[in-house]
Amino acid sequence: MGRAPASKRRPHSGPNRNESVRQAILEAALRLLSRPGGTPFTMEAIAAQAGVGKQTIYRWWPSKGAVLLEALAEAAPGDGPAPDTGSLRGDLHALFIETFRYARDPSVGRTLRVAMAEAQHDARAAELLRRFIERRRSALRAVLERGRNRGEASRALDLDIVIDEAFGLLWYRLLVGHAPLTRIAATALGDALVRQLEP
Amino acid sequence: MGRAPASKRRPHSGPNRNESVRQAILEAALRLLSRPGGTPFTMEAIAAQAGVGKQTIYRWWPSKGAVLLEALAEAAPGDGPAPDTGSLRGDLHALFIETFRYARDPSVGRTLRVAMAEAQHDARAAELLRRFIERRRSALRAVLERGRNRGEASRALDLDIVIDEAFGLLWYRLLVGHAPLTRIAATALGDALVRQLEP
Amino acid sequence: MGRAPASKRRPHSGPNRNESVRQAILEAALRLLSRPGGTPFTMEAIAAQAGVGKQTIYRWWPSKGAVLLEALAEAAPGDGPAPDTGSLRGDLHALFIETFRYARDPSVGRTLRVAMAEAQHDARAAELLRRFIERRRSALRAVLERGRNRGEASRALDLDIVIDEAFGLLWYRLLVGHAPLTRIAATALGDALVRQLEP
Amino acid sequence: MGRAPASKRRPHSGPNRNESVRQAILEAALRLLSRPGGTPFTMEAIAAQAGVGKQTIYRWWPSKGAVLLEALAEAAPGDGPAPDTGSLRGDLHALFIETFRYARDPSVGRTLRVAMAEAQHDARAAELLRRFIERRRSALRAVLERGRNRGEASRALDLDIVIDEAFGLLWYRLLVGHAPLTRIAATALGDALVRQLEP
DNA sequence: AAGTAAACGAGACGGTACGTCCTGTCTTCTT
DNA sequence: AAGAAGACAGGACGTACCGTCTCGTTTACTT
Repeated sequence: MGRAPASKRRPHSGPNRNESVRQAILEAALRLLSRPGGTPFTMEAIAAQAGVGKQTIYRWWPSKGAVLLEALAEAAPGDGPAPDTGSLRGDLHALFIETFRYARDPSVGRTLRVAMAEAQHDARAAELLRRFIERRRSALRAVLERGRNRGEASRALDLDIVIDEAFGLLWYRLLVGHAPLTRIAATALGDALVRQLEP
Repeated sequence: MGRAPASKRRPHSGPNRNESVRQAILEAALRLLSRPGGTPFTMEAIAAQAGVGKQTIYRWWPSKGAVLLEALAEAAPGDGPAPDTGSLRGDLHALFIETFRYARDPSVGRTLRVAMAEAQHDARAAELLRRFIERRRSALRAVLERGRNRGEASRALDLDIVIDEAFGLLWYRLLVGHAPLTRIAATALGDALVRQLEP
Repeated sequence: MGRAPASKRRPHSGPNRNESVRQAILEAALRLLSRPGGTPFTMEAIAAQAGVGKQTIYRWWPSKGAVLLEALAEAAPGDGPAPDTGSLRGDLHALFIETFRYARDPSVGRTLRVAMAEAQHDARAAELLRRFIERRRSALRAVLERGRNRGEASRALDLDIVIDEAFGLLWYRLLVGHAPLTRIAATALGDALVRQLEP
Repeated sequence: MGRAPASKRRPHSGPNRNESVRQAILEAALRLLSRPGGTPFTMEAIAAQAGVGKQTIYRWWPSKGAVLLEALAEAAPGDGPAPDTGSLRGDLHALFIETFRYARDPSVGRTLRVAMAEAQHDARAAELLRRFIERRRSALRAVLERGRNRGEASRALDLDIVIDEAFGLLWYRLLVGHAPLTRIAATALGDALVRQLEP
């Protein structure tokens, strides 16, 4: 099942790390998780999918969780500047709508869920997940601080609580699956936070 | 490692399901996760820990995730009546302080995290997890509705968003580990929700 | 390649060792070595050939060399009574002709050579090989002692030297391949030993 | 373990084969086998031991068996003139005592046994082994022919059988390990052959 | 003196086999 | 019939080597 065609021979890079091999492995990891059925996410499957020996993966990553998190970090939408619509409410709406839309994609959703599951028994993956998550938190923190500077948010509040409420809701729905990550939910979350931040 | 001492022989129950065997299995599952080191949480380990044949587990549960979630549901603090301190703020503080305290326990924390991880690749466990989580949500929902009835909370708000913010924060911190579930965090969360709910 | 047909389902034997599985493994080992081409003699090949999990082999044998030697011991021509033709010369001729004929078979030859090679880096296989070889030596020793009793051989000679000359020649030709194990060689060897043993 | 000290830098030889590299590889092969413990005899170990790239070995030898047999041929005691003590018995005693003494050395013994094992699955090594062995056979053949010329041995006998008896015994004891290659065995073997060769 | 070319140390690479761990099923014997 | 026990087919794990491939360096031999 699913070995890449032997025709696609990658050029060797001698004793230096082969960047195209690295790419192939990261793409293979994501491709496995984008497949609908119960494709098992195993090292052997990644290696076969990438047309690579297992040792080549182990040479550069300590675990499949680490591979996945690196792939995720590389594939995630750029950490461009936080949206600036002129109002805190508008910024939050824009940020959450976009973020929910991204996480709603079944392939992305499965990837994020497997990444989180891996992090629960793999300390290296957990560390990478924390780093991945921090980038997202920074974007929201920037929006909140801008709102504060515009006088739209109280200075007295602990922003970390607010941030954790927002991303907490996102991951909670993603992992438990009891409620969807709709656009309506995104705006409702934005409204809730605005109310909670009012000076 | 650590088969239970052979001295603790359980009485046989003949052709009827043996309740003490059921208890032993559930306790074994929790005991494995309460051990600090990287004790592997496997069916074989549960069976050995409980002093039970594997088939006996498979006879009654479809997967180790299901065992774990049944154990969790049984061990979790009773779903007694939601606290009633007379004010919404007081009720939320009481509920969150207690809930965070529970989840802060390393053994409980590990159990919850493994349960969540299992649910990501085990549909049966996921269903049980959803049920387990719903009981917690109900308790919070009761508190919020009581506050609403007392006029302390706006009637216009979607309580599910509020509930997901609260438990989302809890699980998010539990799973990612970027911030602790302190008593201070619990009260800050309560305060934030009160502000957001004000009519 | 070459998994055995799934149709040949073996009956389970519960918690007791399954004799038909043992047979299948031994036969698979010999079958692999009877194939002409460079079929690799690996644990995985044996398991696949026998339609067996690798663990089942490791449960009962410490190494592939041990599997092979057990198969060899079981398949080797019975340790029936040594030939008794009435004369030392006749007995030796009969014994060597039969033994050379057996070892001349390409399939047997390859098996013996691989067994000897395995024994060089596997102490367990070496021990089994020694035991296998001892049975052969006993047969020849019996013939020689009978000759001695009949007065056809000197009582002063160390029979172990004689035995090692005979089986040494056999293995040496088998392993080095510089000369064949013909019937003529067998009788020449018998004649040589008779001359050497004369009282 | 055991990369050669970087201080021992070999001079480069430009585009010509570097003789000191060749020596280093052959010595490394023998050194690995002279180590008591279960040092693995692998290409990688030889390369590391010699402080050489693997490709350098593959450039000049087809297999590790070939390396080993070249090393063996080079290190073996010179094929000087066969001993000449004046009598067949004396010559055989001298030759066998010396040969057994050489093979009795644990390091040499292990080397010979590994060489034989390699030859069983490596046609190139087998060919080299046959050549190595032929040199030994020639020495014995010379002694036997001299004895024949002196009238100490019958002209009617097939010397190849005699030679195979002698070296067969040597290799058989070496490979199986059921009996040692003592000085007493060497003289007993000489005596046996003399008796067998008597005109 | 500059340019060419092969040997060499190094090590990444695709791949095979290793020996171990665990899964979920099956069967026997015990209670 | 439930349960303890454990053999079994199978699949993935993480490691060790295999033999091949480049890369950059070193030196002898051109031109």
